[in-house]
Amino acid sequence: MISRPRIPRPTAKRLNLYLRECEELLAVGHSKASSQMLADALGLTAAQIRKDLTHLSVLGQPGVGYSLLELSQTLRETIGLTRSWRAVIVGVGNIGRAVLSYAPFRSENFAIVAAFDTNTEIVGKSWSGRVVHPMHELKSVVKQLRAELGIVAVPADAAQDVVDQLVAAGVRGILNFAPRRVIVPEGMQITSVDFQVELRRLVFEVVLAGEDKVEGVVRG
Amino acid sequence: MISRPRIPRPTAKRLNLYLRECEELLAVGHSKASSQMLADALGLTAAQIRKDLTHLSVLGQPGVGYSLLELSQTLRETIGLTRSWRAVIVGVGNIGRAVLSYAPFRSENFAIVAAFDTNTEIVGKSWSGRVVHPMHELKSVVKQLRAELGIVAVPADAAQDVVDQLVAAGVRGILNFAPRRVIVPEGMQITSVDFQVELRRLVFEVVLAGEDKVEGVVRG
DNA sequence: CTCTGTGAAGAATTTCACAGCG
DNA sequence: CGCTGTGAAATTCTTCACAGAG
Repeated sequence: MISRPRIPRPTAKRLNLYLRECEELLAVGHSKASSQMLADALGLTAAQIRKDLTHLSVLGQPGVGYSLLELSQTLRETIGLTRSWRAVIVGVGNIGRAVLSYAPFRSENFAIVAAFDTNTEIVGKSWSGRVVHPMHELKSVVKQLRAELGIVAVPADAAQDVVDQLVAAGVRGILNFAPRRVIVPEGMQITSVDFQVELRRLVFEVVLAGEDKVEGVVRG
Repeated sequence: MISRPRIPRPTAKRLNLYLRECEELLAVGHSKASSQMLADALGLTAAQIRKDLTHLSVLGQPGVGYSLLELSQTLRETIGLTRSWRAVIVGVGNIGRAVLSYAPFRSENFAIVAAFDTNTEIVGKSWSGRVVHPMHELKSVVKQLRAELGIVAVPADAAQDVVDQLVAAGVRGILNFAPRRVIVPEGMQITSVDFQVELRRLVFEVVLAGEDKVEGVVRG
């Protein structure tokens, strides 16, 4: 087995953006794209795109650019999207429902195979075709359906407890929507999407952009 | 007149995590925290925390640590959270509704002052206390309510058009939930939250972790 | 003691710039 | 030509390691 040279973290994060862009360009009928074209679309530099792509096994055609079909295919393989992934979701509140009915997931190799909640008014009902299980069934259902990913869409207070249960149930990665930092054991992957943090980041960007225009302002 | 030295981008992103952690620690009764304590909680190094905090005007107490009250206050000022921000949201579908009823926003200085949608079945009704306006009122309402932020929660196809309209209406920053790259003019701030990209990133992390059994810990 | 603040060192990442290919 | 692939340079970011404060 040939071990791929380590992909730098920043590159790994960008690969997904490249894939999204490739798929978009393919959808509108393009078949090739130069590094400059991708760079313009994504707000990066052409050199960076080329450097990033050297970590993959795609080669561009000098004078022409990259084959979008080949590039997107390689990206999907690299990222791990050529196999299917099963996820369970915990929390069927507002965010949980939005995720359950999120259209882009349906066309992917992602299947949300079960939903869980503590609310007895929700348990037993079905949302977007999935029956909501009570929490005590989490472990057995995860095992039985061989789910590998967990999606956490519960209030902040419950997040760590739910994460612990998912870890105990044997998932390999967690997508966390709860606005709280959670701790996972070594080897467990977690990606957090915190609306509040993102909104605050945006505000900070706006503030910083405002300072740049007004030179020499005192702060703090 | 002292101008604050530029805050490195990675530091700027982390400040929000520091703030979240400070508020959490305050909520559970702590009043001080050492850089090591924060580092452990956030999966970073103590040196990095201290270095980051030198960009602020807080001083830690040698032998003790940082005052959480002072630190959180300074962070809030730096980020721009000591003033209030008005936002409008476009798109009252699943994600839009989740955002409209997102509890953590309510306790903040964020006010979503108006909602917009193209769906005539939704327009005129109210969601979480906000009447849904038709799109053609966007500009006038943004102006009238002096909204500075726009939240985009529409399908991918409509994203760029909506962003253009928000820019034309005069917002200063945009939080984009649509799973598509959008282009904004120089000076306009945009932060994107793409569930699909995040899920794919998680999958990639799981795949990479499977290849080399090193990695993991805390994020988010 | 413990813990901060910080220059200096080290590592990682980005950009440059150009040879070489179609 | 136009565009890739890539060493080398430049830059940015992180970690080290230790003086100094309480």
